[in-house]
Amino acid sequence: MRFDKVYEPQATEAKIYALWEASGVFKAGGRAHEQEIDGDKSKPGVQPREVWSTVMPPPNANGNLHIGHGFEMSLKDVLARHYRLLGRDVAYLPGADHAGFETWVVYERALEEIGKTRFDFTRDELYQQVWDFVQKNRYNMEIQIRQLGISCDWSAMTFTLDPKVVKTVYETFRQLWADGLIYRGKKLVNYCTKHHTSFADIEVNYREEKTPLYYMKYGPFVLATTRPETKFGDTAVAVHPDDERYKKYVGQEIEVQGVNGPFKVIVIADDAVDMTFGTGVVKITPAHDFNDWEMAERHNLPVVQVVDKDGRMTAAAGRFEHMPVLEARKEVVKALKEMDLLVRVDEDYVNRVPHCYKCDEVIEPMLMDQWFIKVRPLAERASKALMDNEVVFYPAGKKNELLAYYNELRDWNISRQIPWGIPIPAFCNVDDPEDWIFDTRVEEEYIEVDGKKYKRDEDTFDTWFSSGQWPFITTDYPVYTKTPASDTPSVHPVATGEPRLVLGLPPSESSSAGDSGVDLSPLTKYYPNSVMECGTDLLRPWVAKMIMFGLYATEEVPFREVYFHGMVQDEHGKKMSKSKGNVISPMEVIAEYGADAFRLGIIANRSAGQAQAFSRSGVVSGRNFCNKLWNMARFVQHAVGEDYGEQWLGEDANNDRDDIDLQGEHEETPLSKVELKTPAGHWVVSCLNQAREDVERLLGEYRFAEAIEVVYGMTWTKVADWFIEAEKTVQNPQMLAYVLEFCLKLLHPFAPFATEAIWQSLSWTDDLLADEKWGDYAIYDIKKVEEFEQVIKLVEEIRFVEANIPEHKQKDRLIYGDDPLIKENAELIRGLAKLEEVRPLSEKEEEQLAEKEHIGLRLANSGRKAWLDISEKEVEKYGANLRARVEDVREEIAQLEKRLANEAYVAKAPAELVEESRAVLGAKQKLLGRLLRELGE
RNA sequence: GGGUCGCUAGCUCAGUUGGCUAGAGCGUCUCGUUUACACCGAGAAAGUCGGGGGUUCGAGUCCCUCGCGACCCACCA
Repeated sequence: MRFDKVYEPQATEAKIYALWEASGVFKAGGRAHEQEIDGDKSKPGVQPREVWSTVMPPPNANGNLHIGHGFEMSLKDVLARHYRLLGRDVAYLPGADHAGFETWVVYERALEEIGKTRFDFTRDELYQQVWDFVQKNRYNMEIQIRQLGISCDWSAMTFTLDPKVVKTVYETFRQLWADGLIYRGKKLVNYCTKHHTSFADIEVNYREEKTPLYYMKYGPFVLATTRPETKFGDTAVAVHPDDERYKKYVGQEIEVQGVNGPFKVIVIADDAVDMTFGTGVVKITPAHDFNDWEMAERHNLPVVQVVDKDGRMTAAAGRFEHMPVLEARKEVVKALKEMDLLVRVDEDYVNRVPHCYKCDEVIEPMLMDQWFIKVRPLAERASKALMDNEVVFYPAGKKNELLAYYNELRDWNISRQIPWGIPIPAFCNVDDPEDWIFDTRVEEEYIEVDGKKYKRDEDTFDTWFSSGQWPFITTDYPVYTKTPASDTPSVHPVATGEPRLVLGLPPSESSSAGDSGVDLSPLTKYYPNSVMECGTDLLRPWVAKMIMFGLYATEEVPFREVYFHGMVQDEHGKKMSKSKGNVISPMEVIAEYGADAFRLGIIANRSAGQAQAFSRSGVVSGRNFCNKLWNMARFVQHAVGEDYGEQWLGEDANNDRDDIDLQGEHEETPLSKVELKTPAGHWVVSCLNQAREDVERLLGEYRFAEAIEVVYGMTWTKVADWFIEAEKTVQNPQMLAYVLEFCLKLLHPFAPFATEAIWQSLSWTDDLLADEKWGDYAIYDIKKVEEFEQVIKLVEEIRFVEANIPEHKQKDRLIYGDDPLIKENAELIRGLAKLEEVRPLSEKEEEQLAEKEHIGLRLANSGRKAWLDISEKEVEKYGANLRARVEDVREEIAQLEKRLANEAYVAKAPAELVEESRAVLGAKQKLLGRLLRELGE
């Protein structure tokens, strides 16, 4: 690759990624790891490296990466590359999620377009079709992850329908069953009548809507309801036990006039009734309302279903049968009116209505047989782990949020009525609907066990049931080794009144865990993961489950730390959504500005857990930064010479740069040898060392944006603006090379493509930057560092003075008296300040000084014995600035004096601080003196 | 009804255990084509840290209170 004037990411990124991938540097443990596991394990002297690991939250395999994926993967990639540089054994394990329902929605829409529906195919046909569909999209998604520059181990890629996933998921299901934590229950579930599937509680969106509140005559009462059409399913009327108005009716059976004729219901008393709402009387429809269902359970009420799975009225609705719910509501209201049963209507009543999070259809509570997990024991264990700080949260407040969630978590419905997903490995006795067995032969529709015929459950698992087990599945970690499952079929009483469950076949193959003589997968050492990083939206659906399942399956938390990034909003701070059409595609941003620019732009200026608008200007700034770096490298390459590599590589230096030595040993680079000759050299090394330390500390605390600020300022302000400029007058090519390499390493985690592209364009080594490690810190001399800082201060003052004299164009001369610093750095100062000349005082000037005649402007601020040869007239023009400066300094002095005069401050503040205040005061007073002299006052 | 978070320069946001001159990017203004870079260089302007009160030698930072905004949770028929 050549150094063109402008860095063009589009031309290099794909090529760079191909180099990385072919080299094996992204493999868990890196290239060294391959040697470790392939080579002689007993080889002495090989210390196991400290492990760092994370898993990719499996992005949906049904489409394109969105900006949240891009952000999340970039953050993890920063960490992975950072820890590789530090010499850790790094595993970044990628995944793809079949995303059951999400994918299904996309596929069903595709079916719709060709005029088909799910009912035109068998379940197995559908499964195969979606499988092909997903494989195609998965490939697409994997390309996009590469375009982002993500350094994950592709050889460890896991898809959520891979055999190893299904195996472990079944193992968990069986174990839960054996432990009595799973049950099949007829319960009210959230049901979408468009998608024909049930949902977990968190998949339902509630929204405030105007739903008229109808007051109707109901036997001896008047009661209020928003759903008059469910009247046919009423099996009771409830009042509050303390409600004096209705006490006499409690326990009685009353007759109610209905639109289909009179019917009888019982009056019950229940605390759940709000006396102040409506008339304090509520009709109970157990099959279609969660509250009513609970009351019905408490009072043993009969249940009548009046809405079917298509959202239409059942036969129980009489002449309203087959009518869609909303139409039935209208018709029933009309009928009520005609029969003079409607008292009044509150049209403005606002109610919270549940909607399907995907299609926005109103969710219908539906009475169905489903598989549920008893979450209480799992949640309690997870809570305990949280309270024991086994998982550290960033931001810390998320811990309490999760604890609150665990505390109120209700049993989890894991059945989904869609064909795409992991089939639930359960079969039901065709002759006994309560006889369920566990069996993994899900490809069979019917099986025979003990002479009895069983039919498989057609439902699939909620996606989160499998992705909740992700960390130990991806690392092949042994599960249920410490609590072996009972392998004898047995009856598990689950809860009174619920169907009994019979545990079927013993586990066919036990998990690989702990079996003597079985080699554990090399990936097991990466569990628990070092960190889990994801968006705040995944706290409940995913993180909460991973912690519960992790503890349940492995007795360990699945990760030690969790970092939540905030949601990325659109450029106006609004939530991105397809329906709003404000979705920003990361791939488009990358195509325009490059992946590094995207990464820098999206990570900069953000803190943990805080939702924030996407900033295009941030990306532009990232792009500009990459270009700056590129041009710094161009300069360095030019300064050190094209043949510089030969000095390091010897005769191999002329290798074709495209022919990377993928197997080679590490070669020496400029970083291996360094000689700090100039003050600027010492100074820059002190800055670089500091930056490297800061970045390590900041990334350790997941303060990504601050780390970027450090490397950004380091590279641009310190290296480019000062060090490189200084090098232009006093050259030390070796030092330039050293500094560039240091910057590249410092920046590589954040801008991997640009740094690698530069590394490959330089002729110093055949190795990959992605495979480099940090070496030792270079030693610098603090005196030299201070010397250069003095030079900076002087140069800044000269620039300030010149910029603040109006119409000042000419190049000035700097004249110095007895000032060794200037004497020794004369050429450097001349270059940095763009001066005509830097020279000592002439004899004549010394005499003039003695006579207090004008020889120029004394540089008072930096405190040097030096003058700029500026005429009196111009000094006069500058005077206003000088006087303003005097005022500032006077103010500062006054403040310091006041503080030091405060006895309490002197007595109570730390001695260091007080000392410092005194020192600053002294310096300011000296400065004031100089400024006043300069003004001739 | 509960809970969380936010309010810092024109804009978008940083600012860990309280420490004295509150930072960045973008934008604005003034200069400038000096052999890496105009996706650039030099310089500058710009903040009573939402209001009020308290604790403290010292508060953007801790406490109370008020205001505005966002989000989450919850069974209001």
